Amino acid sequence: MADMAKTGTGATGATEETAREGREGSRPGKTAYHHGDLRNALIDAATDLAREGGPESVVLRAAARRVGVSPTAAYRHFAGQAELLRAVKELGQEHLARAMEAGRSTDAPGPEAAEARLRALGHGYLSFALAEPGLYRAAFCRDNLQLSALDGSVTPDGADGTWEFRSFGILVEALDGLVEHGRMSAEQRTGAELTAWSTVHGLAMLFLDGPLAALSSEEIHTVAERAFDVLIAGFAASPARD
Amino acid sequence: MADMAKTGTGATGATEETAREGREGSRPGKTAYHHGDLRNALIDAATDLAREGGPESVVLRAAARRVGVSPTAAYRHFAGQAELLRAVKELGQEHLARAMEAGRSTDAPGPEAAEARLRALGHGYLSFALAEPGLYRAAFCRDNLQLSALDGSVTPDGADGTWEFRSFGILVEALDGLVEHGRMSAEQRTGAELTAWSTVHGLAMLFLDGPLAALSSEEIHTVAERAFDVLIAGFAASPARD
DNA sequence: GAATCCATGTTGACGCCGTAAACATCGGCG
DNA sequence: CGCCGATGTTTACGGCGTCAACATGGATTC
Repeated sequence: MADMAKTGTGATGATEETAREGREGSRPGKTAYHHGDLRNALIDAATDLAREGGPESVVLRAAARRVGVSPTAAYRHFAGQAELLRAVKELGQEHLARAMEAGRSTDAPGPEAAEARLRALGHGYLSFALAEPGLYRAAFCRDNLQLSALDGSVTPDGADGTWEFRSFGILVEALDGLVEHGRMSAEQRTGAELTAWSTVHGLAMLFLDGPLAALSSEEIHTVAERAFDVLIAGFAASPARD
Repeated sequence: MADMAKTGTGATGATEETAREGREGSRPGKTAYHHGDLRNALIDAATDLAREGGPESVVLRAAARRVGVSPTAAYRHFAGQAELLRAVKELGQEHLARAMEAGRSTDAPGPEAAEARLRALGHGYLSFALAEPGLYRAAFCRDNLQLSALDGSVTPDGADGTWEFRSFGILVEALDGLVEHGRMSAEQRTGAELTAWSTVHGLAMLFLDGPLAALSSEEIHTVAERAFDVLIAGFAASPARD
């Protein structure tokens, strides 16, 4: 019953300053059509919803309410709720990628630095997952978007084998760096991004819903450090003996 | 619109023979109250829903419909949809545990066997995730059950630090086996279950929603084998040098 | 054996959700 | 200047979770 009590009064929100890059210019002077930039306003509102309650809280009507617009107005900009959620998902992925990049010191030569970069990526990843659990979950929620609803401009996930998510590419670079600096053999390199990715993703899940929920942020990073140790030691080891 | 077209006519289903252990006896001769064993019938129906469409398809009304009972009848046995979903989740966890146990040859001495057991666990885990994606996802979905709704009999997840899930315990045993047989140092053992768990969990996620969705079952197990190589090599390596 | 009672199940209602169809409005373009 | 299409609103429908009030029938009690 007392599940979601409509948040009440103020339907005028949408002043969230969520630092989104302004695609589709529309200078502030122009009021454009009716709202100006409803699509992005809805995405922002929906993103906040995700931040507050994860992907299942990304409710089309609620987003419209926050923007102060009728529910069906959203249909002029999205095919439906699934597409709105997908937009949130992509935004979340972008935030994640930035969090990962934030931690690593881009340059610095030598194998030690290459290894440190990989670790920094992992910590950045986990920091984001812990700081923005709702958005993180949204970033990895299954998207129910029908293929028919995808216009040509959208890449339907791993259709070409790669991932649309930039974070994955960042990881790939770091692993290539390990190989360059002799910290990993070429044989071990195959599929290594999957192993590495799985580790941080799995850790994040265990922290968010699993048995580690009670751990403090520091403890979590300590545990993660241990996992990275295993991972990097495993990468450095000679290929399997069978 | 064409989302779920009610499955139509037959509301008499519930003949699913899903091999659940019969808690609460009630011999077949007794017709018991009205239905006989509505609670378990609902769980079975809900579990089938999960199998077909994942946790978000576990819809209370749909489960009731399948059992041929009015929607609100469920409230005599569950506090609400969240509790029904939780029951499905636990059942899914049990299936997962069984799938893990199925693969490993319980006995067989020696370090090689211990390592093989760990690998078998991983493959069993992934096999289940691939064979029953919906149920697997349900088994790990976030449960929104309010703490107030938990009666004393239910263990509220990692409240005591351990997990309610048997599968986790199975993994712990296997890792202890590695240590016994000298395949892993005691230092490395700390937190190893998290690393191992994360790996398979992360892999499963990548296979289910991620960039690996297109891979065949065989390819997946090959990739997993590689990940296990890294993991086991990492476990065997001496502790981190910093 | 009959009266009672509580566990079990039903009916009806409410507000929320996603979504479609029909209608309204306003800016830009001929 | 008048049209038109892009944008937003109103209305409506069915599904969902859930509550309150009611019905029923097996078990319990005298």
